Amino acid sequence: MPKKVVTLKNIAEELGLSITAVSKALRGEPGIGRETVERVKETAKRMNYMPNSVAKSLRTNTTKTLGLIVSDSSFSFFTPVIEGVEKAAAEYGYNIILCNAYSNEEKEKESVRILANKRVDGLILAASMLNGEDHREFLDSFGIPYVFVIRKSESDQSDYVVNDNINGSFQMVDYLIKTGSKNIYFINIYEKIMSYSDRMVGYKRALAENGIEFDERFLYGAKPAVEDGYSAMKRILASGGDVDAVFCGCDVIAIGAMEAIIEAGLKIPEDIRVAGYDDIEYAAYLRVPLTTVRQPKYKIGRMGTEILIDKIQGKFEERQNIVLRPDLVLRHST
Amino acid sequence: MPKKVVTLKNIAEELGLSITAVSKALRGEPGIGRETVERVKETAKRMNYMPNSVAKSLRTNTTKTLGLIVSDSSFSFFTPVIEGVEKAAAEYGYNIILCNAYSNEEKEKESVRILANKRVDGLILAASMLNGEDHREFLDSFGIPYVFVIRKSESDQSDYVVNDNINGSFQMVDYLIKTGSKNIYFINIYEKIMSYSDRMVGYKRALAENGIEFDERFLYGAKPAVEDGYSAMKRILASGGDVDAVFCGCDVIAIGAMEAIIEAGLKIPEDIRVAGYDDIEYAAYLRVPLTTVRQPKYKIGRMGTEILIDKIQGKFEERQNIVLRPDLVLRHST
DNA sequence: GTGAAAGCGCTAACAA
DNA sequence: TTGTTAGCGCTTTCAC
Repeated sequence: MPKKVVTLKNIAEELGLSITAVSKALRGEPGIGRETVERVKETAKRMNYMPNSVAKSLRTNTTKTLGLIVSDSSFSFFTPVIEGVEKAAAEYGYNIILCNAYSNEEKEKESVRILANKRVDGLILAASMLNGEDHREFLDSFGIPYVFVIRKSESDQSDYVVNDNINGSFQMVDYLIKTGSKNIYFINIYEKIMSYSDRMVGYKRALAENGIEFDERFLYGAKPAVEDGYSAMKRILASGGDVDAVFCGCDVIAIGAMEAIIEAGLKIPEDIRVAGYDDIEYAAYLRVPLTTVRQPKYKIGRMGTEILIDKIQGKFEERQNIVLRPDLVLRHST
Repeated sequence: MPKKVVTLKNIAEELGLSITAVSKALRGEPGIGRETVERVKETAKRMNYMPNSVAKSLRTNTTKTLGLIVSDSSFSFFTPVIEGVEKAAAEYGYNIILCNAYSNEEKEKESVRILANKRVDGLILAASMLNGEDHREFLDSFGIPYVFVIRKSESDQSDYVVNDNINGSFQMVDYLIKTGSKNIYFINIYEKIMSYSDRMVGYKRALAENGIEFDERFLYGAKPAVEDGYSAMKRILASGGDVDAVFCGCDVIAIGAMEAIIEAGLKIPEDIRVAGYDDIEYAAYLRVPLTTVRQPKYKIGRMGTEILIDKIQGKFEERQNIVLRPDLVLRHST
């Protein structure tokens, strides 16, 4: 496809003007005659001129591009987050480069480096693994503003937008207790991430406030995958304990748990109530419509992006630590 | 964040070398002394040098960036496609800029323009609306190679990777008939897109080959949304016809259809069998595990990207029109 | 083995 | 109102 690409120079020559004049005319800068502007615009159109953003970026030192690093883009949970980011970015005239870090710290660091090399104007880290205090120096070393979404940094020294995991978890467990459950098992996500330990805090708090003693034997761990939820639930069932309800650290785990329960010939919610966290897209249409805690995923992506863009444009300097309240979504599984 | 960014020049000065020498050393070009290379690399590291891809792009006229335009990134169907594209791109050293076109032709065109301005090396159009013969000129006018995925262009003049919609549809309907259904309703996607009309072709062909007469009254239309599937199914039930099975143009429609059937107090598959198309992520865990036609979404994204990169790198010139065979996935809903 | 110079396409001071 | 000049950071001849 050997296309002759038109530049400002070509237009300038065609019109017997200077490159500067053409540039200014095209960008609507003041100081160029009305008529000239007309002629330039017309000629540009006729010649099928496409501004070269790369050259502009080099000159202005801004790319109008944001980097979005997602811990695992195959995880459908992120779809609305990405959507929110893309939408907000587009509205402000930015594009996003999407990178998948596969929940791998090294891969994520590499993505940051690549995006920094590409001179993105800012970075959105979705469920980042680089959330430790010790990652701050690494992230800051690029001199690029960044914001955490979904999963916050350990310190409040960085900007972030997340949902209130303690509160979400508390709401759910409190609801389960108030509606009659006592032996509430908890299959939490098995990772050393604050989001998940926070959910544990909420769980324990709800127990405490309702005068129910915490029992460590009710605790199980799983990775955020259907099979893992399935096998954890199998273990619970095999343990022979008297289980009223199972609160799952995420909807994906809940899906697996429901499978195991149904397979065992038990009924949801009559025999065992099941609850999740996240409210993924088809949570309402699962085996049994799932009661869950809704994270405002789209909004989190959106707000994070807006904050980042404000930062880039120097709108404000203060740290933005935003914690959105999640909603309880009651469906048939409880 | 006022960071002093290190350039080749800084390194050159630090070492008393020329910019050229440093550039060559860093890129491992021949013609620079072993020892010098060492020194340069070491200094670059020490000074925390980050190559400026923008400058490089301007000079070399390549950005190592691909544009991915998705007709609707909120539609979780695309998640695996995006994943496949991102993965393949990353493996070949490319990044992707993701744009959402909201199934809107004008928005999609605007995305193409923006991406062309950003000088992406190639374009991946996922379920594009610009697939008509009349869009060819527009797309070609940018001089950027592109490939269609999921939905092909009307002509074979463009590269594409899709699944065989006729065959997929045929397989499903043939299976439904062979396993006892006769009155097979079809809720197809209501859009003038070849993918969907192809599914109709498969439906009719299966009927014909099995000696069943085609009945127009069995045909319903819906948009790819749960509510639309739901209301279409309601209409079917209200029609009073004797329905053995419902083949849905996509899984999302099938979800809605299942809701309507269950709500009517009927059993799936005992009273009505339900089948979908796509095999979205949680199809196995829906109300009733869904029998469907699996499009190789990840693979389509991957192959499309590989073809595009080959094109960019001048590996081959021949048109690549790839039609992958979809698989029947039998689950409980039939 | 190394360096000087040109230039990718654009914007931004500063002149005219 | 328009043009001249410089330069963003890099790669690429071509000369030494």
